[in-house]
Amino acid sequence: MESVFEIIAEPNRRAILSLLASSEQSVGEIERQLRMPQPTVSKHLRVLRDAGLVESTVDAQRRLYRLKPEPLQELDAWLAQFRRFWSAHVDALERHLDRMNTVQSPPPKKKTRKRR
Amino acid sequence: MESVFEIIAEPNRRAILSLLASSEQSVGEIERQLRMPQPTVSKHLRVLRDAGLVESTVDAQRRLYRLKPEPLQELDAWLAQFRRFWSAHVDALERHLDRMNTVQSPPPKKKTRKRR
DNA sequence: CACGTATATACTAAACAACGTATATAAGGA
DNA sequence: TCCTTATATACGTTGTTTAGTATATACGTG
Repeated sequence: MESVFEIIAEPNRRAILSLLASSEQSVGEIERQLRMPQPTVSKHLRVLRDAGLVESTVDAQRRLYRLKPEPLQELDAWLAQFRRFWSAHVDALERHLDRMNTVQSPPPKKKTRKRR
Repeated sequence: MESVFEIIAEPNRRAILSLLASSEQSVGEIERQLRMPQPTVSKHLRVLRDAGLVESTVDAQRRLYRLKPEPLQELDAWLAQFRRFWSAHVDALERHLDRMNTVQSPPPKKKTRKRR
């Protein structure tokens, strides 16, 4: 689990990061707000901590976790090389966003091989 | 393999996307430039195609693949909530980092084993 | 049609990641 | 000290992903 890309591939970890983006939280608060079992929360926090995406301080028996967003800049930097595409193809992008907004679940990708 | 987050977790797939960001390529060209076995390339392209990140056209026996960057916008959108931590508010970020780096001030209650 | 090239897919094995459950560690309070 | 709360970790299991190898499909040319 080296890269930040793999770290954020996991939905629960993304949820934790989003939650911490608002403010620091204890493990129990994360557990309750995200409705995850406590070991699940702790294990994901461990991964996030090892990746440098969060850090914790001690408050009595609690651990308060807060975001350390620097590694996410790597993601931002990687994305940079593609940004020119979606400023150039605005209509295709808008169609795409329309699809994402109207359909909740992943788009029905029943596509057969496309040959032209 | 629903989300774009999982798709780009794989380093070879990121390499393919980066390569296609410059221009469209045939499978063989990808294979040679990235030094991957041909079935590996084809399989990753399959995943990328199913996710809507690339599309292909036929040129004789070749398939020319090109980038379809719209799904990456989802990534960009997710990242947006963290950008305030670094992009425009550099000094705020630096103060934030300073605060985090100085030390956790709370008086050492006991043997507060510091975990990081 | 036979052959070479280009690409896709089937199958298997190995690695890995996530989960549930149980237990360990640590702190606070009675 | 005993009990409760808070968090971390170990263990076993299961599902998913990847790589490797072999084979299939499709096209073009002689």
